[in-house]
Amino acid sequence: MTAEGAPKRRRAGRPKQNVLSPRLIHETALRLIDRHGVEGAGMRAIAAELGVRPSSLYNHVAGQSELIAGVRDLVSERIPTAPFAELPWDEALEHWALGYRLAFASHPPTIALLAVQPLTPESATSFMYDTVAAALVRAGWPEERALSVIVAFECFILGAALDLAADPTMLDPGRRSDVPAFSAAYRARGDALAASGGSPADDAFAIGLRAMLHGLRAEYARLGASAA
Amino acid sequence: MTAEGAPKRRRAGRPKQNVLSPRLIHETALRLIDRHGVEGAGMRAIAAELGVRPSSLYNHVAGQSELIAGVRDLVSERIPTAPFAELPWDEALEHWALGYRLAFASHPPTIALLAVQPLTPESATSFMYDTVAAALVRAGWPEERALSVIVAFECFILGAALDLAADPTMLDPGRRSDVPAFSAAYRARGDALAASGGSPADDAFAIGLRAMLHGLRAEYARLGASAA
DNA sequence: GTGGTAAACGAACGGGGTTCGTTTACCGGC
DNA sequence: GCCGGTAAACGAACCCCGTTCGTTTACCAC
Repeated sequence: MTAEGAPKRRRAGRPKQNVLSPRLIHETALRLIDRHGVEGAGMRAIAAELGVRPSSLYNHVAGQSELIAGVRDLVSERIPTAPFAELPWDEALEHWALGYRLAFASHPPTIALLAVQPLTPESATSFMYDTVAAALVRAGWPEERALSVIVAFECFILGAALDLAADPTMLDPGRRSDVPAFSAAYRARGDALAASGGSPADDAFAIGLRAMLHGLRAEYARLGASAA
Repeated sequence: MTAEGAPKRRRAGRPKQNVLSPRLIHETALRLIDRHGVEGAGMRAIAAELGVRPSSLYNHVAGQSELIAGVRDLVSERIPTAPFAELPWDEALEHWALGYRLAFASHPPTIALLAVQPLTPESATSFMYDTVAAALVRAGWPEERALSVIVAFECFILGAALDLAADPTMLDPGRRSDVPAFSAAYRARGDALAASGGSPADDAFAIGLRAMLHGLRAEYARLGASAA
């Protein structure tokens, strides 16, 4: 399956051609996460996938938490920020939210990693923030509020990404009769989505995103009014 | 420090007075999480805190994931839903958001647990959903949209709770000069918050909550208009 | 009394991340 | 052209974790 034609074990000592690199390790980790979930992507599993001993990884990566940070960067890099250069702030924010969520939706298990582990300041995330902050200030948002707007918006996106990674049947009340309103709402939603072909997570995300943007636009308008 | 006056080891065999109970184990776990974080609240640590062998825990708890579910329930129970019986839907939603976030803010590390682990259908969460869904439908929201509104709203709250648990200095760009807009916004926010005495997480939460509620009210108004 | 159930102990098992010493290849300077 | 330092692989451990299993002892119902 993997690109190893030779299952023969490598001798000790430095090989003529380097086998590993940080990039390769991060990509392998991401592939294993996609294939087998977070539990199937430990140090030992990554080493096995690369045909290498676990200890060899430590020549290229400081430890597991740094490795996770690298994987997260790999995913974050695919969040497009181009819209901020071309579109009005609110439309750009909408595109950003869609891209942000999609990037993690493609690798659901990574979301849990992102949620738990703190950001490394060196990561690509800082540049993303810079782009978004610049666009907001340029559009007229007060400099001291830009970050809070970004963080608030990101809270929703991150929560939505977590929701996306969760089991869709997680909430299923089944046949219990002690939560009637909940059961009825669950069934009604199921019927409506079956007719329209949408997924529960997408539906919630659409509603929340629209509400959030509407609310921010109102806040923006209020700013303009008080400044005038 | 703990309530054990006798550090003497217990003999094998059933003790005259039962030492453990599921409830006691859950509460001890929560206390250790608060004190030492998630890493300091493993099975062995809980057992040590209770003056007991790790294997004894398994007479009362099926395993670690069930234990985590119990701890989460312990926290969730403290989210008040009373406002839904007395207030208009939007004000109740606001109170709910505040209580929801506060419950986890009191035990920051548990948020990561909640985010990762799926819900058990038996938990108190189902009842919470039932209350909220009933209130929304009673207020006039279409039954098939109530759940999506709840989930969308919860996405934001959960994201905000995660933000609250994160290191406040996580985003600090320090002295780097390659992200000027971000740095400027970071400093401006810091100055503004220093003057008002607020925290970054609270500020973002307030902005996001207001936006979310404003957007949902607009959506609600649109419903009424199209129905009329 | 006697047998069953339940709650504690104690010793292991398997698997995880990580470290450390060893072996070997490359590279730059005398 | 040797020679030493650096770097990348191996291999064997170490420690910590959750968990299981058998044993010991107490209580309770018949």
